[in-house]
Amino acid sequence: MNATADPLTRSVEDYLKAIYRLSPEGRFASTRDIAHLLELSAPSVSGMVKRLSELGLLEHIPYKGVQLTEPGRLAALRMVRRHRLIEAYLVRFLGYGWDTVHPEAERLEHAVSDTLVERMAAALGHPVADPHGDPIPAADGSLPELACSPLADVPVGETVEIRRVDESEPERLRYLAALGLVPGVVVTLLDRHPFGGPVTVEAAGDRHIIGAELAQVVLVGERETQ
Amino acid sequence: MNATADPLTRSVEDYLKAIYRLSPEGRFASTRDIAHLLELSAPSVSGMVKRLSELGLLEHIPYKGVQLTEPGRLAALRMVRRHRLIEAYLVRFLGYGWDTVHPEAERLEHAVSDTLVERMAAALGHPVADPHGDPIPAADGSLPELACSPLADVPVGETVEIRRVDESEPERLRYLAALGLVPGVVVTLLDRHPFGGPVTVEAAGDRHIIGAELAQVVLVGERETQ
DNA sequence: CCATAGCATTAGGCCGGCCTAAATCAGAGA
DNA sequence: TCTCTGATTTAGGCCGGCCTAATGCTATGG
Repeated sequence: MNATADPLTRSVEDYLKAIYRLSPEGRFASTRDIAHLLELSAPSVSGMVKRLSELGLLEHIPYKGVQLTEPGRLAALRMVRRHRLIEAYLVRFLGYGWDTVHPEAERLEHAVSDTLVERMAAALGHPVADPHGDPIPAADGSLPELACSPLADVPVGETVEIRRVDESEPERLRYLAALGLVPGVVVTLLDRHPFGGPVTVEAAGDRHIIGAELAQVVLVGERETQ
Repeated sequence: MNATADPLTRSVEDYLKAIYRLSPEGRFASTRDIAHLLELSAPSVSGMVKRLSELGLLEHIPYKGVQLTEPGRLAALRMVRRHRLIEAYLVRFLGYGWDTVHPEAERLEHAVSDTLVERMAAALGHPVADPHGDPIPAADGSLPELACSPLADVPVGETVEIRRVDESEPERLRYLAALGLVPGVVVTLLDRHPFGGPVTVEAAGDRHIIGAELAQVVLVGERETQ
């Protein structure tokens, strides 16, 4: 139970980020899932969890799981902010592609100062989303919510804007980029095949057939870019 | 004696950089000086030196000192390149001052990829010196030599160009910047007081009196900017 | 030529962060 | 209710990287 913060280690930062991802909205993250996400053994996670709960960064209910405390959540959001701003900066100013930027940001997020992060944010014009459309938490930890739903669920005939794309598969990102299906692009849903079949969309004059799985991870929202 | 390279740790990178600084031209760096520079205890250095010599990165003559091998020297120069390019980038594109940029670069140099470093270099137009005028080693480890001598030694009446300024004292950097005495600026030596006294210079129409100590760490060269 | 000062090294310990092996728990199904 | 399986935790160990205390070397100057 440590009220104030000595600087967190790289490892601790990674744990917090992982737990943040794995425990949305007051749910618990399991040791196993954390271990899997960080590619560590379960006992390593058990050990670190003990230390983090002593630091007051999370709450651990043995054999049940783990949940971030408010300080832990803020620390995690701080890392998410860094990561996404760094990604946005590298793509915009240093020629990175949205499919290759992740690992670089993963290392830099532990090394940059708050000052540098904020300068990058300023250089970018304080964006609210990274190149994949993932929302960037504000410096105070508030998270811009953007309403979106899977392309797979859009009714036939409707025109929507791509908002966000799952970033976990570089290969998939390359494919989507080749099709021009990136956040900000407006698409019209022309057709849907039954029983979880593919959808046909039109974007910038081109037609594309998108498999059901892919259409699940492309998130869209009301077209409202003015 | 490890022929090829697993990635070096942050600590190892810092040791190599320190030893590089402390052992110019085939001279030996002492345990004590390394410890002092890195703010570590002497036994810690002894221990690390043993490991680094087993890795083939340096040669250790007990009770005499330490010298980088060729692989060690290249690794050190790689870090120096990174550091100076990062400094140049942060000053040019992210609003850092030459007096504040050092600590940021000190952390980033361990985190950036070769790719990112080279992209920064390209964005800068492949500079040969950092904001303090320190030469940037090429990617192959070759170091651009730039001939320069202390402002203190310039004959009265001569006009020279500022090439390089010792970067170790932020306060001094701020003072020099306030006077406009930064690399690239052309100055004329108007007067020198005897017995190691101050010199008077003119730069951009202003006259400044520069103490002897300061005039030692401001390095100048032939004016040849065309 | 020897004493001593000062630097260097060895000895031994601590902490963060990881591991494997062994023990323990909880929940599902018989 | 009991058993078994899979997840979790505890036990114990290793390595990198640091420390202090104790020991050892070397070179200088008396």
